[in-house]
Amino acid sequence: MFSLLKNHINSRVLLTEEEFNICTKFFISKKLKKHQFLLNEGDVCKYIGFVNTGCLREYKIDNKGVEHILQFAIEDWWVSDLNSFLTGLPASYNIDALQDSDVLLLEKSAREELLKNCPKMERFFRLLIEANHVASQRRIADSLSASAEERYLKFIKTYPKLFEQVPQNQIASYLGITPQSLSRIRKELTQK
Amino acid sequence: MFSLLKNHINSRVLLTEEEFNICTKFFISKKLKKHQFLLNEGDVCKYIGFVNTGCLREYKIDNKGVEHILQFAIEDWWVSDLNSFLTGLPASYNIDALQDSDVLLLEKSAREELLKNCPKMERFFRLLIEANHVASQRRIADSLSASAEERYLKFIKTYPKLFEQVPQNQIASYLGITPQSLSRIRKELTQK
DNA sequence: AAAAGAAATTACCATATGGTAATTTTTTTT
DNA sequence: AAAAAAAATTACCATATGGTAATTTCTTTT
Repeated sequence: MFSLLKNHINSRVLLTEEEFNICTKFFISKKLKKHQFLLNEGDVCKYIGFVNTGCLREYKIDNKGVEHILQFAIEDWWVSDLNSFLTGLPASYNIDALQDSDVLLLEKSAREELLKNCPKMERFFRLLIEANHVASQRRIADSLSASAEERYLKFIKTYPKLFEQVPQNQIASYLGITPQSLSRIRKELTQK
Repeated sequence: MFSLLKNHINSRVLLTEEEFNICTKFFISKKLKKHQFLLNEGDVCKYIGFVNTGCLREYKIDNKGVEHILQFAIEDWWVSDLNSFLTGLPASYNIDALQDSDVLLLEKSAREELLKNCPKMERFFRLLIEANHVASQRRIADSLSASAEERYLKFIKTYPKLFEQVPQNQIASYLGITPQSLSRIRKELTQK
């Protein structure tokens, strides 16, 4: 149940067996069915979640009813509306499961306790948000400079597992194009 | 010289007079002439900079030679290639001055000393990166869902000072459109 | 103040992507 | 296995934005 998380943390911060065991106490395990929500826009995000199996997505719905995906989270990734989680403000995004999924949830107060009991994890969470920041910068840069086709090819290269695991219409939403456009782009690529 | 920084920090973290004075010791003041570089892509980003006066920008140049602006920093804002600064890896972006500017620079080792001498600042820097993360998420969401015209109007609303201070072609670059397109959009807006 | 350089505007056509709708294929539910 | 639902594809036209180039306005340098 915690073996994936153990490797995940240990590849970033060195914890003793005992320290890691303390950390695990603060997580709650939860199974999500496909389409089940972990967070609704407007609610406060109570957890950050570590994905053990399956796949979730964080997205918003615009005023025309169209979904826009900010992030996928497959196994070995974290998911939350970090702003809402940290500030207690209502969430700007929804989070739901694209497939049946197992997640480990860390509540805000549990996280604070965890950090008290295992201060090394401060560093871990700093590294996490830094990695997130880097990825966001790159995605912004790509949205400014790359065509839909280029963004699609970069996506495949950067996230090969997501590419395999996630339906095309979801990838299109992540890339900021319609499923029809992505289908056309794919066709053009095969013809090259 | 430090009064702006003082208000900036105190609005986020409460420091005593003495604590703040300790912090100031770690900053280096630097004047930049318009067009002067603070960072070149490929170099390691040695500083994070707090802008006292003027305006800088963080940007990359794509393979066609076009500039794409990731961030502006006017007075009371921070600027750096955070990834490069934190990891020591070569920077992905350039930083230069759009106007003559005064900045306070904090070197990596100075920052570490500062944090040792004034641990309250840990919280400050965490809040800083969190705010950054929120802004990035919002910008990504906008790039997915909003038209160029909508992004322009949001920009004006969100950053009225930048709108006054920064040339249009730079704003266009930030929005991911050509200066000509922005000019056309502005014309259409006046006609509405 | 004059000259040079940079920024903004305008126009015309090109191209990428969107909207709508119909069809086919794949997946899920019964 | 059949039926229903969802996803992917295709096509046709519409629209937003880009590319190029010329002109005007504004800013900086001499």
